[in-house]
Amino acid sequence: MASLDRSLIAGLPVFEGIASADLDRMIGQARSIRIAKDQPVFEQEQEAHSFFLLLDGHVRVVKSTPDGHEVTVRYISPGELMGIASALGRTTYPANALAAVDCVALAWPSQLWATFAASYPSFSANAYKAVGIRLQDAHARVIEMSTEQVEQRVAHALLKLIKQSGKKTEAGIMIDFPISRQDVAEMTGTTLHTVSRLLSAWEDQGLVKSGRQRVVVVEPHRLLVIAEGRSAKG
Amino acid sequence: MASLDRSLIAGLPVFEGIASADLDRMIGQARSIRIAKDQPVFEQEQEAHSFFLLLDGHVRVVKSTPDGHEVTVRYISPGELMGIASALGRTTYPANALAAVDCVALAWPSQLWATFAASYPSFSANAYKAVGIRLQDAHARVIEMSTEQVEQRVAHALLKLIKQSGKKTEAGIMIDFPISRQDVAEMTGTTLHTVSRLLSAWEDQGLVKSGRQRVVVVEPHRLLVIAEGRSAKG
DNA sequence: CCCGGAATTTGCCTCAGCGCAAACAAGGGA
DNA sequence: TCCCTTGTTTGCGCTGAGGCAAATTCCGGG
Repeated sequence: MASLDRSLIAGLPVFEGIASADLDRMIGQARSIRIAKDQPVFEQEQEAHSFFLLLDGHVRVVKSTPDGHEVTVRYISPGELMGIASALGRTTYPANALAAVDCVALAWPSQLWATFAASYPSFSANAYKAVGIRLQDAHARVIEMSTEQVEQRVAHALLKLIKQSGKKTEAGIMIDFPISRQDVAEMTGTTLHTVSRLLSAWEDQGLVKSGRQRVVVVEPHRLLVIAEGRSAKG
Repeated sequence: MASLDRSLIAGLPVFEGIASADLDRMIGQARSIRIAKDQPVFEQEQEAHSFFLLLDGHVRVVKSTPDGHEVTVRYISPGELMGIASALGRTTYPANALAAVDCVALAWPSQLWATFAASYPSFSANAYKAVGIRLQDAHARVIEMSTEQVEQRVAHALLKLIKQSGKKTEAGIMIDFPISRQDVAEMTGTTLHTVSRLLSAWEDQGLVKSGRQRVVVVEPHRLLVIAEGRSAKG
């Protein structure tokens, strides 16, 4: 591993509380990989040979249903673990992971998970805390899907995206990777048509600016009003 | 603790791999409680003072939204842990838990969670495996909500319920606790009206038999056909 | 600079399922 | 036993949002 990466990695939440020497040992057992845009990091139902730490880029995690629907589970940002099937007691990956842009990651063989968990309790604790957060996110999403209308869900999705991967520009906050109407639809359980209609309407009202695989939120606050269901048409 | 309970408890998945002496130590630190029907076991946003192991009965876990909607997260059956906020890195309970019938449970003070996790690695591993399963369940539910129609979701919900808490009777498999149309609606993100209409229709077709707070599935197989979206009406 | 495929926009139609409201059981307690 | 509360059924109208299809725009490659 290049020492360049070393300093970046040490500060990550996943490694909080881990001794420097231990961290070096862990990193020493990783292999650095790059994944080209649109290429899979791992695939649903495949044997979970490795788990990963995303260093750079953005990864989209998608579940496919037998009848051909695709549901985006979440986007992974730099610093997050992914493919930790072992932590969930699985031997295969539960979803597809696709690089939304060119990515760099560290990969460890899955059998090291148990070793790490046993040798570095902080790591294990941090990882399980992350799983706990994902569980809460998933529940929040179930609640959204159960109680909110499409307009609110799409607004929430955009807010989550800019919070997680927003980049300030002169026009507003831009989602930092290519994202299509279809992608947003798969995050919110609707269709690209409906997303397109919503974005068009919002663009007319000056809430967002969007284009081909690109969304810029101009007025996050007004979008939040819609997300909370407090919009005019309430 | 009565030794009656002891033998029942020892066989539970949560305690798999734990030495008998350790188990006794753990049980020794628990306090046995009973919760009357419709009484809370714990409440959303409350300080998480304890975590629990349900010994007998059924508990409904519900999240309330600010705007007054209620979403049932899951039902807990005997042998399952509940209120394990600590495992998710929380200090308050994320939801309300209500006894669906009179219940018996063991309760441990939350601060013992860390102790148990440190002293009994198997317990910790089992507990986190359970969290992993819940995460997968939650994802499955998001996918259901995103891709299936109400009819399919309700069918799935009934199948899950009889699988988890079904009791064979001469008429079919009965859900082993009182459950209203409203409850089913809160599990599936619909309204009691729609659930009522569906159950009526299914009753006409001989698929189920239902009454006040009671559902008996007569033909699980045909219900599965509906759940999978392979029913006549496509 | 031009072309072809992919992404997006929109119009139009349809319908699943919700909201409202009223009538109707079915237990449990006095 | 009767009453009253709580749960259930059902009719009717409405609409959010999906399906289909066609037009349009955009970008990358040759």
